[in-house]
Amino acid sequence: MFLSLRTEVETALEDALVALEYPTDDLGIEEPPDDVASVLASSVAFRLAGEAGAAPPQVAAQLADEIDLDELTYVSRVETQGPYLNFLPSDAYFETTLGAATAADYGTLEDRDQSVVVEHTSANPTGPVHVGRARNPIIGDAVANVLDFAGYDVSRHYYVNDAGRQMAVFTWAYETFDEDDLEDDPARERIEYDLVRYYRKGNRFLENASDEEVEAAEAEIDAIMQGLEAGDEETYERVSEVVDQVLGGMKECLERLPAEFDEFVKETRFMRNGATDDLVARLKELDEAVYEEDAWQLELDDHGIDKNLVFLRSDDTSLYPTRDLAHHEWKFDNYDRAVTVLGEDHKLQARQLRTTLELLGNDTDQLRQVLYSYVNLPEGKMSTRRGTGVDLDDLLDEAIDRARDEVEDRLDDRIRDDDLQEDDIERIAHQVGIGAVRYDIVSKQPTKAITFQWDQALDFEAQSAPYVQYVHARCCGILEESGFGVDGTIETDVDATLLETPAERDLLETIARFPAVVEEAADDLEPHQIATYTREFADRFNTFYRECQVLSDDVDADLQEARLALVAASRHTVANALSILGVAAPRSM
RNA sequence: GGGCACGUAGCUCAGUCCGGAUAGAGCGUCGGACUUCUAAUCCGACGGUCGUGGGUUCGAAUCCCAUCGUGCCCGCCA
Repeated sequence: MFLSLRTEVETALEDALVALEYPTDDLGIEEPPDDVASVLASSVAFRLAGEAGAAPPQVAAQLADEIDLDELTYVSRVETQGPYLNFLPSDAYFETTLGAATAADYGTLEDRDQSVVVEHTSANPTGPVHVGRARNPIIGDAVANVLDFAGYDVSRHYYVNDAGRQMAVFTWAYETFDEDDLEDDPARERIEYDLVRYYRKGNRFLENASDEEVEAAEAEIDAIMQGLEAGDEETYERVSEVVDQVLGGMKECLERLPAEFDEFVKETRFMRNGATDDLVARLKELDEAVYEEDAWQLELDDHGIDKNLVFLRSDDTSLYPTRDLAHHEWKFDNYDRAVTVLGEDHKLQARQLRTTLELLGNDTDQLRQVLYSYVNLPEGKMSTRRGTGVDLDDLLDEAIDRARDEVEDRLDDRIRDDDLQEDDIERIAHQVGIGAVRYDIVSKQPTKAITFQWDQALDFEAQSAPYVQYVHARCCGILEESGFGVDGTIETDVDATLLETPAERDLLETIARFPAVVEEAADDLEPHQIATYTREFADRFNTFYRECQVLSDDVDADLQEARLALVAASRHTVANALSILGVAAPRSM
């Protein structure tokens, strides 16, 4: 397939260059434009022209002559087009691709025997998940999925900030106020919507109450933080009561995406097991450590970071970054690689963390940080504390509602009479609605800023999830109709050379590239590359669908069999690509 | 003020890391295709100083410098 072909082309070209005594440092291999028949090309002749004392097209011709086609399996011909060398695929290339893609797990790469922990979301357990953070679970889950496909042994972690001042404020507010003190009813029947009201009430109190009242409250909050720092079991229980309830609700919300986790790692764990204390001791020993204004800090100027990192407060309590250092050393001890998905507002902390881990003697090459920019409202930032923002639950509900309307509208002017039942409609509404939200977010580069707008977030038009999902449904429709069934086994020894129209060839070539796309997306930690691929794939499939009948009586049996294999291969490709993106693949729509 | 990111068609985005063939999609607008394996589809037209100005190169949306605009960050919060 593509990866094998690329290796073959690289080797052949390198050999040719060596034989002609040209340098081999840059092979100039690239993917040609769509209207060129080759699958790979090289522009190396441009660079060699000066040295060869000949024009690029002549150099290209010389190279093409030098390549021995008999030694190549997946390349049938090398053609020149001006200065470009074009490598055309052989029958074996199509044959092998079709065979490989007949497997349901097509696109999964060989096991790498490497573990990687993907930490994402990690939103503070203070209240409902809002849309400002929704990019994190969606990108994070897709990053984890693509690594999984690429052969890594993936663990998904949610790091729970249960030790900070926020949680101390929340715990105090929860214990201090009663239902009667709260002005509003919960926005939704779920625990985090109920409890967040105490958090907001507490914060308002601290802003508005008299100095004495605030002082008394601060004393209690302080006691909670000191208790946690000292590893006091009773304090931990009190805080946990709030954390676990709120987190439980947030977990339910995230499961709707669905984003699920292998482990919820609490930061108090690294206080209670002494790791944070040990770490503080080691930090104090560093050359960069200074004791200024009663607090222990790290001066990182020499490492290109102007801002000091305070790691121990004047009251001897640790800070979030201190515990996170211990957390990361724990990850390094237990996994080969660590990936963290976090908002761009944490960028500076991310650099401080990385630099400090390095100073502590860790190999930070094993840590990769994926940054995304926040989703803001037209009127500004979303905040749990202030209660500004759109809840993710509301976005998902609205998406499902709009999708349901869409399904019902389309039901009326459907030509095919395939009686969708009530539960089919509901299933499609969920798959399409949630799929559209995820796809919209995962298909863009995470660094681009997004301003949330309902109509934009819920646009079901082409280049969105339903477009790709529809291709999957079409594949399933054909397979169902054929009698083989959607998951049925299609003959694997079909003759791929029968697939000779441009539409069939283009589709197979696109299928062939899928594993290479998975590899690249995993290497770059960029799941949006998969999304871009699904669009190209859907275009190609739809052309094939228009041009090539599969089940018609006019199609002879051998060709029909080959086309059915192509449809099965297409289905595996699109289903797996969608599953990486975390978007459902409907069997009917 | 300093650091980082982003700027591509009226709108939403690919392409930028790793420079190469006439800069690609979708939405919107206009026109066309359902007795056919699902029309959430397809075909055609219109639409671009790739923010701007320099530089490097045979070749720049892509690399370098400058500049403008937008976003994020610069707490003993997380």
